[in-house]
Amino acid sequence: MNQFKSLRGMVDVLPEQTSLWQAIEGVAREHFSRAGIKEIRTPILEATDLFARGIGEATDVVGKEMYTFSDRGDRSCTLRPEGTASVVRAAIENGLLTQGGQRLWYEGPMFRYERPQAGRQRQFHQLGIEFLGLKEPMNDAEVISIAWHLLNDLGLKDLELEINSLGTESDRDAFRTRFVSWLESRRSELDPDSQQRLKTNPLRILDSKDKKTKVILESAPKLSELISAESRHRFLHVQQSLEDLGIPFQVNEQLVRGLDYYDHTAFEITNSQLGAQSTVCGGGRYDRLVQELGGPATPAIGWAIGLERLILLMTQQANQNPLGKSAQLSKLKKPDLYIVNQGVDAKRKALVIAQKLRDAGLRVELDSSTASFGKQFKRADRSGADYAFVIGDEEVKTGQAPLKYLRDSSTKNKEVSTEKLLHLDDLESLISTIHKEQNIH
RNA sequence: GCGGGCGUCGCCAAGUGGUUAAGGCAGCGGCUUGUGGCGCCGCUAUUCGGGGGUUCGAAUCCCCUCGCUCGCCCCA
Repeated sequence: MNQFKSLRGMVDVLPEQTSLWQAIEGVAREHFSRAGIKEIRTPILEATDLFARGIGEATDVVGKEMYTFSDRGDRSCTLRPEGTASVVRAAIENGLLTQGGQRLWYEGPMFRYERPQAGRQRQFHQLGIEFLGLKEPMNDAEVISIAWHLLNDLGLKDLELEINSLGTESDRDAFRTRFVSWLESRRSELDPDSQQRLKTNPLRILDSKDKKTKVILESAPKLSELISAESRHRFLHVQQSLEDLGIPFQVNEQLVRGLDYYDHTAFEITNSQLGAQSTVCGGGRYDRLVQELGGPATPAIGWAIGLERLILLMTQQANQNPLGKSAQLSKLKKPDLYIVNQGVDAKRKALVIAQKLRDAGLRVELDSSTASFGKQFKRADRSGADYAFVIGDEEVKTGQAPLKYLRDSSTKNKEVSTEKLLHLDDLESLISTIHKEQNIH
């Protein structure tokens, strides 16, 4: 018996978790709508070249992590490894950029062929925003602020915001030359990975985790010292705005990020509880990407939140603090009413009543088993419903049925707790009774 | 791609060569033939991720394989 299993790194989100996903999405939508950010939905599959050009051939994402295959027309297609390139492509293709600044958000699955580990899957979900055609430092602060406040509103604790400025492309060219020649002379002291990067992507040596390399870097030339006055001024402006907003941050000169398209502001929001994959949100400014992808020169900035990591964190923090916001958002919605029913006529009636009550907006669970009343009450209790409505053949005969409150802790086992006899056909009074009692309890 | 740990019921688990593979949770049935939360009783793995080997005998030892997991790399 060979059971089917999901592919490696592809994870099912089960009903127990989906309510939390929905809650997060709801909070995020609200934040976006308040900030005038509109949703965009783009295809999951794109031409491979879009990512190769957009993200950069030398990056790990493009070099070894893409899900790429040929379709029946022999076109090279790739499941998107991130959202930005697709959004930019869609904006160019549909002429959005001729209509002034665009504030966009997206959410959906992304794919990277990597070895799964805590906080990392092959199919994962990102929620992100992209501001296109907005070049001011205040936009950088605004974009970061939206992420910060969203995460805080979700109840997350112990978040750290790190920012850095990568300057412009020419800033980095100037730096790279100095940096590489300085490191060349100490080549043998570097870890093998960094030695390799001297050729392929020297800037990434900056955030090497290797201890010895880190020590060497302390005395190496700093990017911050070599960027132009204009870039430096811009970065200070962003910092000033963050201070105005009361958002605590740390400047991390080591922060480089692995996607090629960033200029100026780069940032990450992290939490140490996540272990090795500590970044919940990452982003930055990308002023060259739109043009690189064939559009008009358009400055832009955005970020993405990894939803699985966010959920990991929220779940952890909800366990630590059951009264916190994260815990509240994680709670499953309970039914308002559970209909206990037995007998042929009663079941016919119960089905119809359940539907009518649902139409009226109540959350109703209907027992469809032939189990004993005792069994059904047990299920009613477990369902978390506050009320049980009891319909048997007797009730059908007399036209009256008891509505029973299940959450009265003062009544003991076997003792019949508060019941109210209600007319079966008078659903109005059933609904209003439930609403009324909900206010009392 | 590289390194460590682990794979026994839906979930958590005991078992480290010897007749029928503990237990707990959940599920189902009953005690209570129309009233739950507590309690009690019963049922639920011919089988220990899969394949091969060693052995009179393997969940337990060996080999291969698959998967999970943690870390490195990288990133959300």
